[in-house]
Amino acid sequence: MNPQLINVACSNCNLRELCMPMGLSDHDLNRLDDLVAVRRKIKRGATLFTNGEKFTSLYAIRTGFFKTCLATEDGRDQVTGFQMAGEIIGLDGIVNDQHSCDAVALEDAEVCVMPFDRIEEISREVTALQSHVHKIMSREIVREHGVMLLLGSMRAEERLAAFLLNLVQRLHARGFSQSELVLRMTREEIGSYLGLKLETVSRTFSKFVEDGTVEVKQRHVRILDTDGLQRLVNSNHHCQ
Amino acid sequence: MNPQLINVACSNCNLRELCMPMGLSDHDLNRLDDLVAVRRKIKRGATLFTNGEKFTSLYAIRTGFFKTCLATEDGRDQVTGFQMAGEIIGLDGIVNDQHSCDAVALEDAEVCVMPFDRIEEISREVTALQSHVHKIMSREIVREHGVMLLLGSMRAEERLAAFLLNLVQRLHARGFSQSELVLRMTREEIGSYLGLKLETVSRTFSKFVEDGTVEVKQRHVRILDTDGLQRLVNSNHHCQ
DNA sequence: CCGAAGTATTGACTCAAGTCAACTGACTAC
DNA sequence: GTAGTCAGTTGACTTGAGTCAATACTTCGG
Repeated sequence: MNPQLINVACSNCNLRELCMPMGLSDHDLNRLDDLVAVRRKIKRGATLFTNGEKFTSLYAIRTGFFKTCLATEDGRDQVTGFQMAGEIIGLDGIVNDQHSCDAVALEDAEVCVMPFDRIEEISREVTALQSHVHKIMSREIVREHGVMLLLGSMRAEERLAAFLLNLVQRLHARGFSQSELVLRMTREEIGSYLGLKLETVSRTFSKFVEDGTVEVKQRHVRILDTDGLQRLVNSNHHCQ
Repeated sequence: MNPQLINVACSNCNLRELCMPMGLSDHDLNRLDDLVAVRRKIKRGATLFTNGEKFTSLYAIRTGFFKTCLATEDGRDQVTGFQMAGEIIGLDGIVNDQHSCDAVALEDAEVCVMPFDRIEEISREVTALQSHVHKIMSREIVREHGVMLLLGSMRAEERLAAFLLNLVQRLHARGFSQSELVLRMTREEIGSYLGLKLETVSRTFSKFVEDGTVEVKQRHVRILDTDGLQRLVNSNHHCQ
């Protein structure tokens, strides 16, 4: 067997616990190996897909880091999410058969291309895949609820604290440190995601450093007081 | 045939153009009639489901009006959406087999209860249903992207304008007026959804009335200048 | 090594929205 | 009817985040 193909198979992928085929039997897992048509490499700064582009596939991130963002004609620009290895990207395109946001690689990346008609076909036969696809979409809906809560009711410090905790938690699930992380995005991109200006993000980082909650050296962040951040998120300063 | 049953069937439902069976052939439509287990009536102020409750079913709204909201222990409360006839509610529950928000009826309502295992079962056989379920979930994801844009980058007037336009547009698709609507929710609930305080919502309504853009009499709203509202949404006052 | 472009920090000032409070108008129950 | 509650409006004042601007640090190419 071609070693390239061994590598492409979901059944051999080291992300299989996080990614698409979670919890499948060996038999179903083999069936799933037809899912990934090809791999695709995306250079830092390049787009995986853009708003308006025809939707054909979902993408499983193998390596790298993406942002998805919504740009309107009048110059508004909202980052709607940051995605890392093992996460699925492109769900926005299903409803209208065209993507409704841009997916930009924030570092060199590689994705598994999963043609959506093939996903639908296989998930008619493999109920575990069907269920998994539904869960992935539902998870994205719930995640966005959380972002709405953040944007609708949190103060700048609370937003940034929630953001950092969410990032380390996801990185930790991938085997990285619970307390140290390297930000792949600019202050402006963080701000866009959190509904803040880049200056406010910068100031809030400085505030955290002053308080001894985190250490920040450019994009390297070390969390010194996880509980402190957590308390900030849960505290609800306005105590309504 | 029992007249009650005729009524319950999707194939006879007057919302079938908007709801679950949208775009299905007659043959598939009959298959779909097994989808709805029962109907359920919910009194104004009562919940259809609550955060933490076991997830079993999706609900198609037949009549009435709902809000979904996220409440945290620390007293934050975020309305994540308003739903009307023909819309599907409960998607948040799929990922963890339990609901992650509350669905509250804002007026007496009736829903079709669709057990999710039955949805999955039928959508394995009826590809049009499978596709439709995927589209419904994707649509919700895209809707939430829009809310994130609103919460992350719009000013109070822009938010309220976008909100009103979205409401009339959805009501119009259901045969109601393009310019007149009755709000089913309080100023506070609007504010929660839009990330504003109720006083700001009230003031912004007053501003619109002053400008001659809308007429407001309590919860009755008549839009006098749709284009004006649209321009407000698209203008992006800060012109970055 | 240097200059340029992009990114980040910090300060001074502004302003949109929040807060607090008073008051009014609707609706409900008795 | 009318007392009581809830919802909505409006005013005066405060404040957190935005804006504008100066400066510093990083990275990259020539």
